Amino acid sequence: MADRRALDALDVALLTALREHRRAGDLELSRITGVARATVTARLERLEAAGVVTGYGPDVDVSAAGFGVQAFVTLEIAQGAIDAVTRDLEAIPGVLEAHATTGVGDVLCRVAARSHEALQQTLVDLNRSSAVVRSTSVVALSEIVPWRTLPLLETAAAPSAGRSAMRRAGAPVTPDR
Amino acid sequence: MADRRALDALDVALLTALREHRRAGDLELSRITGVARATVTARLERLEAAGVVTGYGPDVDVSAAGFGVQAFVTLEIAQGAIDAVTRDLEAIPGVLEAHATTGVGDVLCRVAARSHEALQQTLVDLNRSSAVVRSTSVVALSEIVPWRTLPLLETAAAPSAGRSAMRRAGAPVTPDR
DNA sequence: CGGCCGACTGTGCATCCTGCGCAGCTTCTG
DNA sequence: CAGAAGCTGCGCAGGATGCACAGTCGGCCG
Repeated sequence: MADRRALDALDVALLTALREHRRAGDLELSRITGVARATVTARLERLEAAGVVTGYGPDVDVSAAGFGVQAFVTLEIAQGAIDAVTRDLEAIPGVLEAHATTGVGDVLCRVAARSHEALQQTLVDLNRSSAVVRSTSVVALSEIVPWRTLPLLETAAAPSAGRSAMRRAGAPVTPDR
Repeated sequence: MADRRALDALDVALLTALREHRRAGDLELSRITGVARATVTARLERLEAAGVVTGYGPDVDVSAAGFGVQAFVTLEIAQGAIDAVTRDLEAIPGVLEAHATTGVGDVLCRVAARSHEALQQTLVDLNRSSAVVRSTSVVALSEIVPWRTLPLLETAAAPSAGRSAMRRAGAPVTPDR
């Protein structure tokens, strides 16, 4: 549920501005994007309601936090044991995320650990799950392309959904009060 | 650089509180965690300076934004062509992230697309890179364990690094002002 | 074609937070 | 033992937030 129409240019502009000026408030955003403060508030609320914006996390760099080793593990699991595996994975703190994928009931998960030894231990924990038949893992050496979503969203941005929004994008706007 | 000592309980508490009360300010956080406002400010600044906190979202659900198809692609690339591949990958909006991994000069990347057809197209774009020798991909069916980092950080949280921090965690604290 | 409705704009306020500085303690370190 | 570092409490001024509302503009529908 919730994926309706694509975002428009204003939405993406807001998202971008929000990403750059980390702690910008509505007023600040309205200045940056050149729309009224109330509009900013409304758009953000809509984005959150639509589930597009799921939070404002702090983004944590696990590597900087002392967990410099990351690996991607492919699990081959027993038929219909997804639920069991899910539970087991959730119980292991080292598992950062996991996805069910196409293939022979495969699961791809990402784990982090403090060191190679700790990683080894985590992998052992993974295999302890009775539903896991086999596992193969590759260690991440470096981050080639850091996580990003804006480039993709930009490709989907309709010129301007709102009727008058951003019409005079370049013109000096007299903001609120 | 930057990965020094592990976080302490207060740091994790702050991170957790920030994650839940999305738009909480310093004052709000100080109430939640029971420390002085100035302390909250200082800790967060330190976390950012240490590179542990790299930003404050917004966290975008690409699926909700209309890109419901995600896949993990393993690329086998030509010797020493990492740089070239990096550039090519960055140029493709559909690439959400990419890591160099152990193996025969492999790269694991994650791509998102609006539909299976669009994904196909993105994969074609990937293979267009002259440095890519071969690629295999698995489609993500569902998110078993959604992205998380706090469970891991909690395992590393020293009881309380700051000398007096959180000493009377339960006691009613008279906050700022 | 005219009217309705949703989206955006500008204001106006009262309230509350933020950013900054500072003095006083307490604990850890050299 | 002295200095450094980390927290606590406070105060203040500028400024943001939350909320409300009237007025427009452009699109959709009968």
